[in-house]
Amino acid sequence: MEKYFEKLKNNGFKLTPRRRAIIDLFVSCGSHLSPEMVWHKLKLKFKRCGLPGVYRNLEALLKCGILVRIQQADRKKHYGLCVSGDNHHHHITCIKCGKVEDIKDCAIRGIDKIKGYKIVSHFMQVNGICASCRE
Amino acid sequence: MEKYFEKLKNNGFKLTPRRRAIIDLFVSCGSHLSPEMVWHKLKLKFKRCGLPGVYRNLEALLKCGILVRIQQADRKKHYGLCVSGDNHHHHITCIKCGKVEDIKDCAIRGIDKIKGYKIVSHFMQVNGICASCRE
DNA sequence: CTGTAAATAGAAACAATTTCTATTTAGTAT
DNA sequence: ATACTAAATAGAAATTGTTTCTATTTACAG
Ligand SMILES: [Mn+2]
Ligand SMILES: [Mn+2]
Ligand SMILES: [Zn+2]
Ligand SMILES: [Zn+2]
Repeated sequence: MEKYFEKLKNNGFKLTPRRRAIIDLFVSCGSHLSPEMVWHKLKLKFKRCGLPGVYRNLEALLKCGILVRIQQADRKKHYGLCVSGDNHHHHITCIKCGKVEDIKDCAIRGIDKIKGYKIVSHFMQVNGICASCRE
Repeated sequence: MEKYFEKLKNNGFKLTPRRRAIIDLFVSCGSHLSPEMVWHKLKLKFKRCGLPGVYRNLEALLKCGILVRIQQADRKKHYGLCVSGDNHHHHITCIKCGKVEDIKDCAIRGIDKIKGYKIVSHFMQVNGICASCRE
């Protein structure tokens, strides 16, 4: 918890009740959430709470390295707590419970060319069913 | 060209001027396009031409296996001609000219579990600069 | 040719996200 | 403690990308 507050400060962001609550939320649910899901949860705690603020805060937490952006097949944004910090990696998501875990091995990493292309960026997302959701 | 018309017929779709023009467009430009880009091109040929129709046709061509959906980091849909047909593969896209090529080797293929997860789906997209765009 | 289901344009609805404006607040400087 | 200021906020409105709806037109089988 403290380390997240540190990250906010180090990046010039203020520690507000909203941000505290959003971090809490991700820590306690342990899965990835869309801005709308975060908003619904926050509204239980704060009766005045705007969706644009949620979007801004999720981006702020992303900039601090507290959250990562999970790329899903739908057109929504998804964010999750990232344990591995800045090290390049990808994510595997459970389609039942939404849990997000790191995949450390990256097939692309280390390769600088495919088919003569100079590789600039890539992303990968794996979806599956985690051990506990399979019983 | 003929093979594409075959594919339409085999899937119960009619061969219309719009569809002919869309296929032409992808064959001649050799890169991936968003619905809006396709629409702009079509409007040069047909003075009455709706964007919803473009969306419907791109989905129709996708169902026939003529086009594939390219997953980009933006919130737009992108489609491209797919040479490899139904075989599982991913794509590398040139960020300069938009050209799309197949990546046959898939890091996930053959692996059925990562971190105890039963893998259900995955996607991967690589962006780079192709040999001719680098001179 | 004729009939019918599919394809179409254009308007409107929709969903996710972003921008704008006025008000409030966190953290710093007194 | 108090005042100050830049950052954070709510709520409304705008934007963007996509889908749905309705009436009209068209491809193509019979
Ligand atoms: Mn991670
Ligand atoms: Mn392909
Ligand atoms: Zn990687
Ligand atoms: Zn693959």
